[in-house]
Amino acid sequence: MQKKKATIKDVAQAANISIGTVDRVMHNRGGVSKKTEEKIKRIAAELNYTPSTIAQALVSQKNNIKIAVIYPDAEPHFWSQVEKGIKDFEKAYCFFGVELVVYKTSCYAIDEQIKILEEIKNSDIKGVVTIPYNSYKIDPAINELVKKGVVVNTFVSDAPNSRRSCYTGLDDISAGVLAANLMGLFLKGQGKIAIVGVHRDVLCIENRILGFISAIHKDYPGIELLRIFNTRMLSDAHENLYIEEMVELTNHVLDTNPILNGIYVTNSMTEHVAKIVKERRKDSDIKIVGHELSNDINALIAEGVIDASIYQNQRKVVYNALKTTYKQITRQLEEFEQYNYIFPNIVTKDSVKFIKDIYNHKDEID
Amino acid sequence: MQKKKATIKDVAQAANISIGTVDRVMHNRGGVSKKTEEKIKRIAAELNYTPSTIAQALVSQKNNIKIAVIYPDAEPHFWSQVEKGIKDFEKAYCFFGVELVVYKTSCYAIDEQIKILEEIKNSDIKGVVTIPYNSYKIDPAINELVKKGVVVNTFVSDAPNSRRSCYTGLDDISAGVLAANLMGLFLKGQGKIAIVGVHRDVLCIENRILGFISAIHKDYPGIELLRIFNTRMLSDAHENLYIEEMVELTNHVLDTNPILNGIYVTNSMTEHVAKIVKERRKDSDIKIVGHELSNDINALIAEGVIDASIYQNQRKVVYNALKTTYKQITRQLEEFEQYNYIFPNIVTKDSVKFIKDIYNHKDEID
DNA sequence: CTGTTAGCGCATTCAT
DNA sequence: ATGAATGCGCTAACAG
Repeated sequence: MQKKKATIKDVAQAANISIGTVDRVMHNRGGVSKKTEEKIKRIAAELNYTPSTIAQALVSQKNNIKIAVIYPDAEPHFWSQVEKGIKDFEKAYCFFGVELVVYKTSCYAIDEQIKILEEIKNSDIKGVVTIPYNSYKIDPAINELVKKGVVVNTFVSDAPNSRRSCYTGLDDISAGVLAANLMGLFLKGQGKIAIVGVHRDVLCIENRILGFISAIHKDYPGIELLRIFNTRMLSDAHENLYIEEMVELTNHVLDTNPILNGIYVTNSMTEHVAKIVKERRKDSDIKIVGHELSNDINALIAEGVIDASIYQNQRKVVYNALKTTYKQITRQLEEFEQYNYIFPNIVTKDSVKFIKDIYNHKDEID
Repeated sequence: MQKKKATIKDVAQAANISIGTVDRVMHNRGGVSKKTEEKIKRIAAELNYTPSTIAQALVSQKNNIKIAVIYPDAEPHFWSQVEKGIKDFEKAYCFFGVELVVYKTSCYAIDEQIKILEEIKNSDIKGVVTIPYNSYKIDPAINELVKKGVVVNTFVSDAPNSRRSCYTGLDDISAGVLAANLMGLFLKGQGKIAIVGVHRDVLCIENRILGFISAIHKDYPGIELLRIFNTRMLSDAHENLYIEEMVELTNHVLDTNPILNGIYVTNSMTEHVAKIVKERRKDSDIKIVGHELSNDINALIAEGVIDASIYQNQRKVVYNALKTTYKQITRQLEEFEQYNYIFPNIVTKDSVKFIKDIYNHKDEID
């Protein structure tokens, strides 16, 4: 039974003055005599008084702090889940006067991203959350913002050499290692495999490949990595072109490798790779390990075409990134981690059913 | 750039009725004509109205609703994480006037549990969250409470034939299947295995065994299940006795089965089984699949002694169970799921490092 | 069935 | 320098 929390009224009563003056003292607004100030401070301390955050929030929901989110108009099922997370955050924090400014760029267009960051410099935006389209090219733009006092955080992929505060997302090198070990298990340590994926300009993709290769080489001598296949860098590709590239690439992989036992797909395009494998190699058993979930990926996992997917709940990732950003801006964090790694979920045939509609899978967000 | 959030007043104005009625509709309090109800719901949806949580919190500080949590003083690392979740919930919902009444019983003492449920009948407690120590013996006590208007929910294990509202936790049959498939992978489909675990009085254990056996029999003809070893039912065992039983049992298993390739441990006692295997069978490679995490389990996974653990974030489980209960009591839910299954995380050597200190692993709770 | 109103704890404006 | 009054959005109690 904890005693009820003291309110501003309690303090005022005990000090025998009005709540207005208490408020002035609590927020150092001045215009209070030295004597009463000390008295109030003493009594407030005695009563263990701290202003109610919810009441404060209720009053001050008009002053708004703006946070920008920048992400590409690319892999639709992936980014639509991010959108959900943005909505979640907006819903939870709109009462605290947070306003989000969302920028969607054409695919991974670096120039656009840099331009937006520069625009933000001349605005009243207090924080930025983004996925760097390139791990170093946007560093200067980030650093300038940071110098100006804007909190910049990365999510999904990082720009580790910039002066950003915090990265939220997978530890992609480890995710690659995990993928390799899954592949090793599925293949019982024997076979020929390929890596198929998008361009490696975004750091997370590069890191997954690094992790995967190193683990395969180190622990699976019986597995031969045939080649790494990447699509071209498509700065202003629209969705369809992007998918077409992937389809073409997969066909090429199958054409040129009659014997192939496993494919590691480095991002959410897994579904397009898997669909083609399913069609063209009906009878053979090519193990597929990929990333992320979507309604199609889930179905393919359930069917057994995709053997495992490493899933990071994007909804949670943005939400956490935004939350961290907000807290940094409002200085609610005394110290914060540079890396906020999210747990890499392994989703298999057995567990996929617990994520029925990926687009409405709120998971653990409150 | 979203326009300012709609308030209850906006909705009332647009619908041309009073805010009182809007409130009634929003919370399904009844006493509103079908026609106006529909109208208000439509307009609320149009305006994208959701009640301000902070305003709600501000109001409901005075009336406190009591929710009881009942759980056993058993597996300490498991239940201490549950405690964290209880604390989380208390912290998040104390502004809403929620008060938790925590009952800890000696181990899985059914009589005690029933007595507590009966006590609650004569109190002002509005909701109960508990793990049924037996899947049917406490049904009458639950049903009586429900009849009296108390919301009763289960977590971690269920009492499916009672009139409880909602179960939050793993789908344990599926978790058993998942464990079987992991075991199958690790053993490459070949070998002799045993199931080792606590008594099967709590339904979740029984279900895991069911799922495991059925999957092994169905999909792994090369794997032979030697036997299922269970500890005795220890109603009022204190921790040490409980562990001793498990240690003894594991030694017995190893003594009587010189050839053994895998062990499935049905609950969080995995660490005690694994420690003995590590000592006694230094050189042999017995694959171990278990449940839950703890600092010791994590270390054993990292070492490679335990190959995989199926983890349900207990902190999240209680939190969600309590949240559901609260919402039901306050009628914030029009309809709710009977089963609130949590995602079964597969934790392996590769991913265990992302849960550094299990006792402080808040994961995604806000 | 529906409308009206007090007040939750606080910040702010207006008086004094 | 200080007190009083208003209202943020909502719920609950009361009034019709």
